Amino acid sequence: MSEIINKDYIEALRKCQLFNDMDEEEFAEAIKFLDGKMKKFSAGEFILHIRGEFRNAGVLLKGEIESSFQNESFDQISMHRFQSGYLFGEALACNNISESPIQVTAVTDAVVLFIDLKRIYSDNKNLSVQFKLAENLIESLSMKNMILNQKVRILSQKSLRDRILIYLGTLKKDKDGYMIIPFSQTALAEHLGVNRSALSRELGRMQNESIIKFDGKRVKLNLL
Amino acid sequence: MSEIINKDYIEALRKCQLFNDMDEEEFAEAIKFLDGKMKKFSAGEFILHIRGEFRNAGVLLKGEIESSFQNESFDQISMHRFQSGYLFGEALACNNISESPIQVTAVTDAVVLFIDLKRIYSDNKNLSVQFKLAENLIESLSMKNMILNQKVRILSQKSLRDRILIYLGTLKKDKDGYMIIPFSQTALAEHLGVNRSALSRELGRMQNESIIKFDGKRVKLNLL
DNA sequence: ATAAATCTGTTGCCATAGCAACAATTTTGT
DNA sequence: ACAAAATTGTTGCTATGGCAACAGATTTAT
Repeated sequence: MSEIINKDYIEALRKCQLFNDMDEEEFAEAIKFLDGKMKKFSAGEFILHIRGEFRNAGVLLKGEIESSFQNESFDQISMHRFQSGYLFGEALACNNISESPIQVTAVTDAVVLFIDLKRIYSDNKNLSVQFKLAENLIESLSMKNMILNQKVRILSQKSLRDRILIYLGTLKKDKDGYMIIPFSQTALAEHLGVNRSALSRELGRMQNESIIKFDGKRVKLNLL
Repeated sequence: MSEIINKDYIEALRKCQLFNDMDEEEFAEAIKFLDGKMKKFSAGEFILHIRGEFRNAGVLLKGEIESSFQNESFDQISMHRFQSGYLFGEALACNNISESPIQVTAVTDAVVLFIDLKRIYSDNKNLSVQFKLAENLIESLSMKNMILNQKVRILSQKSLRDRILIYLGTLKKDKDGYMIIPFSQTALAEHLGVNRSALSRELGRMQNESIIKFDGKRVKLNLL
């Protein structure tokens, strides 16, 4: 990985959760230990094909990439966009999935560092670094787990109103009981898995019934 | 953990993914290393309150338990039932979540072994065992991640038919192209997050349109 | 400052799927 | 083998929410 000369790449790596809580020295050692392979992709290129093999996780060093679900015979494509520093494919890589159910494409020109996470626990060249990496990997997986759980919980609701209520229930309230929705309404609709205009309509209704109250960008829940 | 005298408990632990791929000796050492605390619960009792603290993951040794989402002001309760050997709460425990968003209750009388997973990477008494445990924990988290992803993908579909199609797309086909649905229709409906009778109706329609074909318990997808 | 792009509110239409209720069938326990 | 329990098929009714289309409003870029 001595190939990484670009400062921006180092910075992107620094942001990656896998290297959390490491001082400069540990960070350098972790990078050396993992010994990833850098690869460049042009905008539009596939980083991972559906049903393709996937042995290594990736950290995005530059550009923007997008993951999406299989779109061969079905239309819907739920997806996610990642910025630099994002670790992706860990679950796939750690779980010996031979055929990926998702695809990843480069939105812009992108640079990815592929790393073999299995080395973390199948090697023993630098135990203290390996433990730190294992801890971070476990935390990263756990966090994604929690986020997915949250999403499943929302998507399991049959009524739009319940989806909104549960979503609001996860936000932090300020001292006045107000919350800030960190999304545009359009993005919120996508996050809740509902139609944008239906969301707008329902939010209006809930305001009429004074279940919620808007104050500029802030919302308040009036529980009965 | 010398308290574990019961053979059934040992057997349950053996089934737990955390101890995968260990020989008898490693297993015994892992058990000793983790030094969990056993706790008994009566049917109906809370194992974990919503918003309760949760530092340790648990392995179910006996009985049946059920996890469910918050049900304070909302009605829906998506949930999951676990059998003995199941590891639960790892994501919560590994992610320093102070207030649990889910609750866990004992369905029958149950025995749970609480273990502090953080020891796996913050201790160094038995490195080879710790590595093995870390590997298994990572695999367990990864697997749950994949399952959750799959679920999100299904629940993101707006039409019942698409949910069915995507679900079928994940099943393995035998040589004749037939698949076996490992659920009762009732359970499948719950898994897809749809109404049971609506599922029955839609399956009927799809058969009429010869999109799918049933042969006893087997189904075949007739892609166009 | 102006144009372009994005986001939001609103409304009508209507298909989908939830719900309830019941019958028929299958599975399970004893 | 029988009863009880669970699962499935069916159907009518109806609310919900998806979709499309458009108008304002707001944000971003140049």
